[in-house]
Amino acid sequence: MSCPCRPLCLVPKPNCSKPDGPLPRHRATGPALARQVMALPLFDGLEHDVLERLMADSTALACDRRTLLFSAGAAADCFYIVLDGQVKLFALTPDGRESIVEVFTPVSSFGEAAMLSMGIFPLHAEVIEDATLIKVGRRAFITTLQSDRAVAYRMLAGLCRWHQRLSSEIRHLKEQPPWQRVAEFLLALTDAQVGEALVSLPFNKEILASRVGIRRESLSRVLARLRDMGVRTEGNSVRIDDVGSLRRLCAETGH
Amino acid sequence: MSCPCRPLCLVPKPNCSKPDGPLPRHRATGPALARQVMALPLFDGLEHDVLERLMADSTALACDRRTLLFSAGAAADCFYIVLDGQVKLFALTPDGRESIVEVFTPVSSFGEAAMLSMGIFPLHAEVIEDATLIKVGRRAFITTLQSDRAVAYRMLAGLCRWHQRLSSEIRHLKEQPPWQRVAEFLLALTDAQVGEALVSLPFNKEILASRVGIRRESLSRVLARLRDMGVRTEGNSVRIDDVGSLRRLCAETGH
DNA sequence: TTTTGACCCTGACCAAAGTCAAGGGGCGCC
DNA sequence: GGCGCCCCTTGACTTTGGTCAGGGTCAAAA
Repeated sequence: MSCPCRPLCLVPKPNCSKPDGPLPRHRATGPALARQVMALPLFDGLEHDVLERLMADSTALACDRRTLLFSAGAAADCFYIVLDGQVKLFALTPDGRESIVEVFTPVSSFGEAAMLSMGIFPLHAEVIEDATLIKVGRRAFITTLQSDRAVAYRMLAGLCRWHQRLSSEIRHLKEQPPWQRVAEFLLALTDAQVGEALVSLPFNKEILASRVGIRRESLSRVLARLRDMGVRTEGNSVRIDDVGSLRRLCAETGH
Repeated sequence: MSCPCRPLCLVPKPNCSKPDGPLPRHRATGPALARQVMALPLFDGLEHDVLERLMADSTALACDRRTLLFSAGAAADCFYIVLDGQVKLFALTPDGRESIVEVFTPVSSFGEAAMLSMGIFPLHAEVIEDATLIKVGRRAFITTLQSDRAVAYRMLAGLCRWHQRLSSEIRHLKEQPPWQRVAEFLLALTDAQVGEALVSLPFNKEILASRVGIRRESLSRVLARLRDMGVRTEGNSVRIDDVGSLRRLCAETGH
């Protein structure tokens, strides 16, 4: 199983434990930068040095609110990584109002598709909350892709893996009740297939709740119910009495 | 807006209307094959002739239930596209039982990641319902990627677009009530930004319900409630009285 | 013609999640 | 210590979606 908190916990290692603490206002420097960027879908599974070459002509930006990053129609010679703050992508409707297509929060990227295919941004992008961004230049990115053929394959492979992760998350959201999603989240934190397991939550309950798509009050109740199934929660450490039987419960379709 | 029924309706054109009818038992031939394959994430946005080159040494397979496609550890010199039937990916637990990691249904693909990166399948694959598959050979695929550099970029771009689609669907599932998801689905069927719009559902209500993650009874109720908001459904044709105001209702966060 | 089955709607009921409000425990700080 | 703050839990209540059962419409088959 892969690390279940991947999109949020910023730690690229599969044996993820806890994040470094509450999200700081990031300064794009050194290893912290690398770890966050390596956690992006686009870079899933790439080595650190490959990453450095890909991002050779990239720059870190500190942007204030209301900064316009690009307009629709502009040449897409870069894409962006959001380390902190928020950026909105929007279109202008015929009658002049703007319709927000997407809002990007840390840590995510946008504009890759435009840069890689059309070469033109189809939407406008504006910073809506003071942001720290990485602007990834096209040149080094592309030349690296060309120079080392395996990089492109591995990047494709990484995106395919992510695609499956997301698809399966969608299925779970649609056909599993919340308590099963919570249970599976916990199970994904351990390698054990049978017997007892001790895991620690990679972040606080508020975030865990939003991760599985419920409110934190509901999460409390779910954890209370799971206690009857041998899942003892205490602070952010959890003991699962019998991993095997819990897995079996989750595998059952429907209710 | 992109065609909202993309994963299911098999019609690659953005101005999607209806599928060709209930899913037939597919025979992998001619244009039908092409359209289905072009609807896959991996091939999103590629032209037909590029596709043909990529799949030059591919073969269509008709597999019976229980056919083992590959075992964990085998060389991954191909990947598979499921046109019909079902295939399970599973691992064997230390104690000999099998744990199903994923089940693939039409139309989807699996094994790309293994083929493109490691070259080894990490799991076992077995047909669990008589299936029509395309086995996409590695050689032609890779040589095409190499010969035409733009293809690789466009494939990467396509996967990035899909990634965003899936991410946004996940967000919707987690933070939007069902009626908003239904409304947004309907809105995505029209290009209109304001005024009246007439759209036709690309498939029956059963599938539409599962598409937005609710039961068909709930969908009926949702559509009944939407009637008060100026959404008149009749058969599979829908009239939206005021697209603008409906969009505004959906844009409101929460409640 | 009747029958059958696919598809859809509706009502009654129930279980579950959201909401609102209150409160407990841990912890740092004055 | 006393205070406030954060995180979490609990209870009461509301809302909503799932479930089950009934029934309507339509078209193709008998």
